[in-house]
Amino acid sequence: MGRTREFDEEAVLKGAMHIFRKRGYQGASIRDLEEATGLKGGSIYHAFGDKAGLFDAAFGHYHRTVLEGRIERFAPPGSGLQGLRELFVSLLHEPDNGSLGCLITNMAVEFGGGAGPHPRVEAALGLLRTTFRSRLTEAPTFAGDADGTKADRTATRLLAFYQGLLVLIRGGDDKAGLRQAIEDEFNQLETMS
Amino acid sequence: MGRTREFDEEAVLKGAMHIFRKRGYQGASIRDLEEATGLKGGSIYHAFGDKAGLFDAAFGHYHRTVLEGRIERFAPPGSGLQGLRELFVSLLHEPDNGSLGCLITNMAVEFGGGAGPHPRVEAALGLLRTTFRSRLTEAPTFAGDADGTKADRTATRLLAFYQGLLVLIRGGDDKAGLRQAIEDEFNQLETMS
DNA sequence: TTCATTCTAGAACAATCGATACAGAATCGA
DNA sequence: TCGATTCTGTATCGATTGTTCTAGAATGAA
Repeated sequence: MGRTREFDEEAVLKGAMHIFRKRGYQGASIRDLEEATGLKGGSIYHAFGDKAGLFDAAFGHYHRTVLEGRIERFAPPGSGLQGLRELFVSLLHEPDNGSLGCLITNMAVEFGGGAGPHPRVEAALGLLRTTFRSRLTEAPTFAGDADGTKADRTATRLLAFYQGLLVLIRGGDDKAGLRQAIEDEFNQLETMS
Repeated sequence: MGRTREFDEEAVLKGAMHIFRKRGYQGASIRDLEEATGLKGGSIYHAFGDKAGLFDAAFGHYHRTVLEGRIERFAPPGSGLQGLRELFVSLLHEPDNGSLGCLITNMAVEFGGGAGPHPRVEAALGLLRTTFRSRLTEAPTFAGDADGTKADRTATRLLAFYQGLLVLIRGGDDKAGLRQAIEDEFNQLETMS
């Protein structure tokens, strides 16, 4: 029943994600998205409804692929503070010198002017916060933190640090200095009372 | 010689700044800017050249008024760590629940996809970094830091934290949690070895 | 009062925006 | 082989974009 899809959805979402990261939601035109995905406008609207629908799918792809992939690779369960440290450092190794920003950071800023918080941004920030909290509780430093209050607070502090790093990377800041900042933060986190 | 300006430049720049903060550079149309400034398109182009020119002037206004004003008010020379702490906390008291974001943060992200770093963004980040560094050296914690290396590194770490806070505020994060994160950061900064 | 100059307002510009309509190609069940 | 359905590409839509043009209003110097 019906013609078969010719495009590879993964590849299309990857291309769309790429340009949304680079130019933002408003800055990425349908024509840009045509070029980036290989699809023609008609197919895009048929498959995803509208621009917002394609963005939503691309953001989902980012969440699944880039975000969860990065967490799994650098800070899997059990990796503790060292995993988090490597997760942070990995932000500096992004290709294109940060011209592809973090979609979460970029969209938190771009959609922040609207009415309520963007649900997908909230979900992504939530995943990061939860991951930070979990790895923190694995550290001996947080052994006496039975109810996890301290881990919660530190997770929020780290989340802000994380987002700020991405802002500075995208702003063209010196990577060596940022790496030093990360090392300082985690060295101090390991020797905390 | 020639007709006198009828508009108040300060008020015009304030209105333009307001909407650039809220909707971003791309998201603010000339018609939006007409409404926000009270000027008609013709006058805008006569006075500022083009949209980028108006933005540049508005960013300058932000730098002079909001940024330098906030520093002077909360973290003037001599105010040390306590000044910085109040500077950070003041970010939480922004009106409109952060729907007017920090122009520096927003533009670092929005223009970050382009070729080089935006010079005005760089200058604003530089002012923040320098301010952090100066106040840090006033703290007894940094007494033994003769060459200022430690202050430099901490300033970068604080700058990332600062930008991250603004991302989370704009993302709709809970302010009480962010306040706690700020207090934690500075409490620990005060008791550092 | 001229006159050159500067500012304002409004209409209009080409270009681009997101989105839609439509025709043909491809598929599977009947 | 039909026919209902789904996908693709092209052409095009009205709306909006940033910008320019132009006519007129206001100024100070001559």
